[in-house]
Amino acid sequence: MKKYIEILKQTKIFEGVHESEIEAMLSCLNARLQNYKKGEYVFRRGESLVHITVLVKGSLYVQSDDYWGNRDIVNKISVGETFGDAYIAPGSGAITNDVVAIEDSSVIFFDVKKVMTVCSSMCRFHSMVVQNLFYSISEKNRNLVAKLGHISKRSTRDKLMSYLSDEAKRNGSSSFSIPFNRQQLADFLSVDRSAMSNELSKMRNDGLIEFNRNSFKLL
Amino acid sequence: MKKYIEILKQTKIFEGVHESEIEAMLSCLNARLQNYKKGEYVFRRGESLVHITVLVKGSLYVQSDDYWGNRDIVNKISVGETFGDAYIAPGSGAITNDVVAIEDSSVIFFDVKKVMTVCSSMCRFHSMVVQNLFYSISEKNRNLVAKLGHISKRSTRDKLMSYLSDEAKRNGSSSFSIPFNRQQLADFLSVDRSAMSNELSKMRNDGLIEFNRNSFKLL
DNA sequence: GAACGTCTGTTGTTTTTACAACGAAAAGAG
DNA sequence: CTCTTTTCGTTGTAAAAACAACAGACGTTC
Repeated sequence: MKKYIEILKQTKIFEGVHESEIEAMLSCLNARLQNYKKGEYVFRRGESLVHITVLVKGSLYVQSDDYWGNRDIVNKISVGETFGDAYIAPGSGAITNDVVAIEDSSVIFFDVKKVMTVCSSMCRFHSMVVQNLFYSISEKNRNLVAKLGHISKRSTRDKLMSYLSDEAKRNGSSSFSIPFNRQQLADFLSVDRSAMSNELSKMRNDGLIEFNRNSFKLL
Repeated sequence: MKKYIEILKQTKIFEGVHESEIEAMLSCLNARLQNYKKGEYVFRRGESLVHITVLVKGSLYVQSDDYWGNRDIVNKISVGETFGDAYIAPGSGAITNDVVAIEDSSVIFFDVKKVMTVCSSMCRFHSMVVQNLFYSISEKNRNLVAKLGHISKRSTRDKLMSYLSDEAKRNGSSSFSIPFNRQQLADFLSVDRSAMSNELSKMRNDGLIEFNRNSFKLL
C-alpha cells in the first residue's frame, strides 16, 4: 500500500497533510487496499457504505441501469478521486448506483468512523480531512448541478451546446477532447446515440462546431 | 436575531450544539440577519458566496432561466435549511443559479472563514459544524442524484413514475402530496406542462395512479 | 354573487426524438 | 497484412413530445 502514498499525497482529501502523516494515518484509519479487474463491480446498487474510498489506480464508472437496459453514466472516477462520499453520513441509506471498473483498478478503503471521530493524537489531521471531504463533495455537488443544467435543456442540440460550451470553458479553449465516445456521451446526456450523431452533423452543417471523433472545436 | 435561535437549534448544521452555544456563536461567527419580500432575489447567478446561509423564515426557490425563458427549478428551500453550501469552498467560482423568495423570508448569514478556521476557544463547535455541513451537503448530493435519476428517464411517463414512486417512498405511503403545482412539476422534470398533464391523464386511464390537484396515489 | 385571474385538463398540429438498420471508417487481434 | 470488432454517421419510419389554443374548475376580491 505504501507505493500509493505518493498518489494519496496529491488527492484532494489529503491536501495539506504531510507524506509522513499520511503513512501514519494508513494504519490509524484502518486503510485496506483492494484490486479489481476490468468489468468487476466495486459497489453494487443497494449496498451500504461504511468506508471512504479513494481510487489509486485505473478508472471507474458510476452508472445505473434501469429496467429496460438504458444505462445512465452518472460520473467517471479517475485516479486520486474519492467516491461514495455522499453515502457515508449516518442515515444515508443504500447507494443507488453501481460502481464498476473500466480497466484494472485499485481502491483504498478508509474506516469512516475513524475519520469522523476526533481523537486526541491526530485532531489536526482529522479535522483537516473532514474539511477536505467537504470541499471535495462540494465540487461533486457543483458538477451534478452542471450536469442537471445540461440534461434539463429541452432539445438534443441545446443539451450538446450546453455540455460542449461547458467543456470548452473548463479547458480554457474552444478546442478540446471529451472523455466519452458517442454512446457514452449519449448516455451521459440521456439521449439516443444515433439521434445525437445526427444532431452533431446538423450542427456542423450549421457552422456551429467542428469535430473528429472525440475532438471538438466550437466556432 | 435571538428569536430565531429556537429554529437554528433544529437545523442540521447546528445539530449537537447547545442553545447557549449557538447564541455565543452568533456573534463569534459574525451572524447577520436579512429580510426579503416575496419575489426578491437572495442571490443572483454570477455572484460569489462568502457566507453560509440559513433560511429561518419563509421559503425560497433555487432556479435558473435559460435564454428562452424556460425555467428550471433546481430546488426548494424550506425553513431550517442551508443553501449555497457548495459554493463556499475556495475556488468554487460563482453560483450558476438564482435564489429567490417565494414568500416573505428571512436569512441568516455566517462568515464562512470564521466557521472553517479552527480557533482555540471553540474548536469543538467548529469541527462539529463543519462535520454537520458535510452531512448536509451529502444529503443534497443524494437528492441531486435522485433528481438526475428522474430526469434522465427517456419518456415523460417514466420520469413521472420515477418521481412519484420516489415521493411515495419518502412519505412511506402510496398516498401523498407533492410540493409543486403542475407548471412547477413540469419545470422540475424538464418537460412540457400540457404534455405532462396529458400523460398524467393517460396514466390514470391505465390504472397506474389516482390524483387530484397535488394529491397523488399510486395503485 | 359577479368579475377576475390562476390552474388544470384536453385536443389537434407541428416538430423533435427514438428506433432500426446498414455501410464505411477506425481500431484491434492474430 | 488480413480478418474481426467496434465505432460512427446516415437514412427512413414510427413514436413521442412540444406547442398553441381553449374551456372548465377553482379561488379570490370587491
